[in-house]
Amino acid sequence: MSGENETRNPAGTQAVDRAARLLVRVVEADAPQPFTALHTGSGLPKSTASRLLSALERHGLLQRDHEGAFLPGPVLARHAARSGGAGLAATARPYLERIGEKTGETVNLAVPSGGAVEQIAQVDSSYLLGATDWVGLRVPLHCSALGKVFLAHGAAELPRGPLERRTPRTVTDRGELGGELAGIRRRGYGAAREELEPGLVAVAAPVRGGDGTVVAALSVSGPSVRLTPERVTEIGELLAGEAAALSEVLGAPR
Amino acid sequence: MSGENETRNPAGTQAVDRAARLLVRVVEADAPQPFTALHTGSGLPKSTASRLLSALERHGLLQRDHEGAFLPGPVLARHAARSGGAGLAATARPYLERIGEKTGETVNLAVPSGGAVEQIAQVDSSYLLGATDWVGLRVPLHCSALGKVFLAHGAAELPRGPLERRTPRTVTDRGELGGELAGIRRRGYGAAREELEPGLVAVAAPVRGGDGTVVAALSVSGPSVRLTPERVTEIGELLAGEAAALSEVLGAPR
DNA sequence: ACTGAAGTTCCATAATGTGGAACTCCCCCG
DNA sequence: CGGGGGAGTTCCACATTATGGAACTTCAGT
Repeated sequence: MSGENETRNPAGTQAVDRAARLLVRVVEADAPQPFTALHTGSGLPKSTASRLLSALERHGLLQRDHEGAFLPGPVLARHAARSGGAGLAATARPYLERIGEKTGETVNLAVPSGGAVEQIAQVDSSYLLGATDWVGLRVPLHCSALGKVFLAHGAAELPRGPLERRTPRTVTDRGELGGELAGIRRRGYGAAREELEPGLVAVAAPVRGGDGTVVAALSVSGPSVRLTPERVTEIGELLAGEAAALSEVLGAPR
Repeated sequence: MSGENETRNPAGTQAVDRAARLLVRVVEADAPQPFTALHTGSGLPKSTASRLLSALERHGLLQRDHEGAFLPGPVLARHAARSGGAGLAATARPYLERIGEKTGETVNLAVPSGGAVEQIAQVDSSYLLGATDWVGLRVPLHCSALGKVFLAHGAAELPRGPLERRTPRTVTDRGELGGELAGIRRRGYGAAREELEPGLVAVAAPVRGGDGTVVAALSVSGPSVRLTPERVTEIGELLAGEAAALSEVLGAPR
């Protein structure tokens, strides 16, 4: 018992406690931590620290930079990207702006979050009538274009319980919804026509990350008088293309 | 040896390997994971899984929701907030724009990063004379308003070694700086007058996250001919109020 | 009220994790 | 240019821990 401040922990967790403290030390550090800093800072013998750090590295929780210093690993980087969305929004900004120029409609970027859709970036419509500011807004999965895209590609799962009927057109039957999701996978984009709010139409397409999974989605939305079925098809194909280009930038496999 | 896919790992890391796998399983899950899902999914006996999960929880790597299901803990949430600042930037955008309208000056959002200040969002000044584009720019902690706010609230620590004198007015004495930080905590905002660059004045206020810690800061900056001491006080109080409002949105305790 | 499942705690015992020593590698100084 | 010293890795005898089945508590559902 020679590590940092090792008062008695519950039985049978000394090794995990030590590894956890090393991990926290790296995650909370402002800069990559060399091995020496970690074993001296933790008070652990070099061989113990080395063994524990290698185990954390093996699971993707830590990684080493070119100088051998430890920093948070890919598992935590992906978690940060998903829950933070920051770099993603910055990277996506030019795509949102280009889609906005081409369509004139409101463009949003969203991520799946806790059984719902969370909007993380927006470019406003050039019309007087269009979406209000949705950044930070969370909407249900089943009755939004973005949400349907996440469901279709396994990036989110429907919560238990009955599906909320937001408008007379909201699909609340899980089987019927499931059928729609198959079409979304086939076309590469999804739509919701007056299911979230009367008069509101939206189209969305999936954005993939480096591991090929769907990490976000782009959407275009506007009033039904402008977003006719023909226009939805047009915009859907444009969105699918832009989302694919953004995916490549994020390192998604072709 | 009964856990998931346990081929031979390097000697002496079985417990850490098991705990790491549980942690990764939770971090990569789309929803909080109940205990049953984790022990069955991992193949570990209930008592083993329970002991390991409790250890991870104890170190802040995992936490339990009100139903007892596991999700990433505060350590990882803070890491995500810090490294994935874009969701934050998106959420903060309306605040930056309002402050910009009220003051006419450049408004920035920044996070502490690696012993410095990193600008992650900006609203430009309405004057012809104002800050250039600082997004992505890193500045030292000791001679910027943003940096002083981070130091005052424990969100960053000064690097070792002498403090760089950027202008004749830069405070490089650690004791003198420490005295200023106490005042910043008291007033709720900090300032830097011609310490980073001649003619440049800035005011900053802390933004808190869900756990009450300072995760970012808002600043207003401009030339000293406009940002007189009286004006700095005015803007400081405005900033403190807007930053507090943003903190509430981010879930900071009152 | 009862049953069964989720989750927690105990503790005898088997198996692992430890940490000092020895080692490699490489940078820096004289 | 050579040697010293520090960073980091690997080995393995042995002391100590981690294991997991059993027993338990709690609570939701019938």
